[in-house]
Amino acid sequence: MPKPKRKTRTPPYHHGDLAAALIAAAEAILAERGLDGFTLRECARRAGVSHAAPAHHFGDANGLLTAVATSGYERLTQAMREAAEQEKDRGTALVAIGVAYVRFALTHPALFRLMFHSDRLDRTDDAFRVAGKAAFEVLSGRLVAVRGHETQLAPPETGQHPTLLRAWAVVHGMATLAIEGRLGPRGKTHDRELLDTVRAALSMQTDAYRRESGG
Amino acid sequence: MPKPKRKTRTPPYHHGDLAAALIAAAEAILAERGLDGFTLRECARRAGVSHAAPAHHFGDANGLLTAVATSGYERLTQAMREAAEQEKDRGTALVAIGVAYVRFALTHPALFRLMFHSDRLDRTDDAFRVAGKAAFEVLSGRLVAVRGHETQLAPPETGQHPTLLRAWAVVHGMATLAIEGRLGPRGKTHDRELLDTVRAALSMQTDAYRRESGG
DNA sequence: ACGCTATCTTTCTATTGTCAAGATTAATCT
DNA sequence: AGATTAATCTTGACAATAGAAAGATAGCGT
Repeated sequence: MPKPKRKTRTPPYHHGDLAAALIAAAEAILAERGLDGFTLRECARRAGVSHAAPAHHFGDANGLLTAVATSGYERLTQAMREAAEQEKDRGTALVAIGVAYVRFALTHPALFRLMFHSDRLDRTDDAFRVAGKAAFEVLSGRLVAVRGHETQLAPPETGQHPTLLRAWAVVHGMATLAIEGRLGPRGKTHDRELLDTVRAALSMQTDAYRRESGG
Repeated sequence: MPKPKRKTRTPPYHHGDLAAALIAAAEAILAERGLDGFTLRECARRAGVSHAAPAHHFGDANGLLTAVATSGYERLTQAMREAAEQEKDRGTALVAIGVAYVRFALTHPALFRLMFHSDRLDRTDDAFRVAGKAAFEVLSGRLVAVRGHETQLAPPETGQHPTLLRAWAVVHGMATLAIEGRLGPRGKTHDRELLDTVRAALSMQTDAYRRESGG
């Protein structure tokens, strides 16, 4: 019979959606072996492709990692938005955002480390910058909502807004200290306690904001 | 003439204090090229020694990095202690410790990242654990002093003391966000503003502690 | 049908971390 | 002091990695 058109188990020369497959493989490696355990070749192997293939999509290894981080920021943004939307009150929304932030870090520690603590990211990459900015604006936007005064238009830069920075720092600090094992060995009950502490700290801050803005 | 005893410029087979030289070289590399730019061979090259020499002192590359991190923790501890001793009041001492913590991070960003955000450290290493614990105890000890009640004996574990964790998280969060460039491009005035924010945030916390413990 | 271009492979080079075995010096023990 | 032992350092090798170069293959528009 002539060569069958379908059912041919020979892997096609063209992958189809290699870029997505590589990002998925990279994330799997991050979860399994951590950030330092990532190698480009291993990534290509998992995608069933030669070691030089990724270069055509991402340039070099750091390019792929930047794409992974971008994807991470997008999901972090989504998680924070969803958490905020389930809260009616504006203050509790900010708290929920912080909890979602920490929960994301606890769930994807290696990815979180890549996103925030790696110097292998190409910060000039457009998609990366957009994604990072979007995540930040979920925070800053909600803070403006809590304070409820001035500058609805111009979203605040962090440097000029110590109030926002304070809230972000608490959340980010707890997240990183936890995933680096500085707060003792990880565990389900331990994680739950941490989230409670985040809630408490942010509630305190929210109250302080209200006092400040005279609410 | 017979072979001169001194003045021989041929490098001696034995280095003298290779361990210290390697740690110094490693720190220089960290400062110049960042954490991901570190290589063991480059380190050996700078110390004027063959590429396999470090193994005899530190086992492998991670062993050397662990030693570097240990040295970093010792200096961080010292910096925090000195900052605290220059303050009379207990509350301002805690603030000064936080400022010293952030200042250390801003001065040695790559080293700080190694100490807190790298998975290349051997956490079973005794010297490392001792140094890390000492740094933490500068914080926890001062917090107990501020609150001024119970458990002078048993220094608190972080998990059980949300108050301590909150203070640490703010400081650590600001430090990491700053050195990762999340707060905009670094600069002298920018750093100064950040330290002011740290001061303000910690003062707020300190006041809150006093209210809690009914001062 | 033809060429064009994106996609992927193969091959090559330089670098790295680690191991094994040998060379050299310092320390220790009589 | 002299010999033995231990510590220190070198040389050489190996597997793995990132990246560049050049060729193969397949989809796609004209």
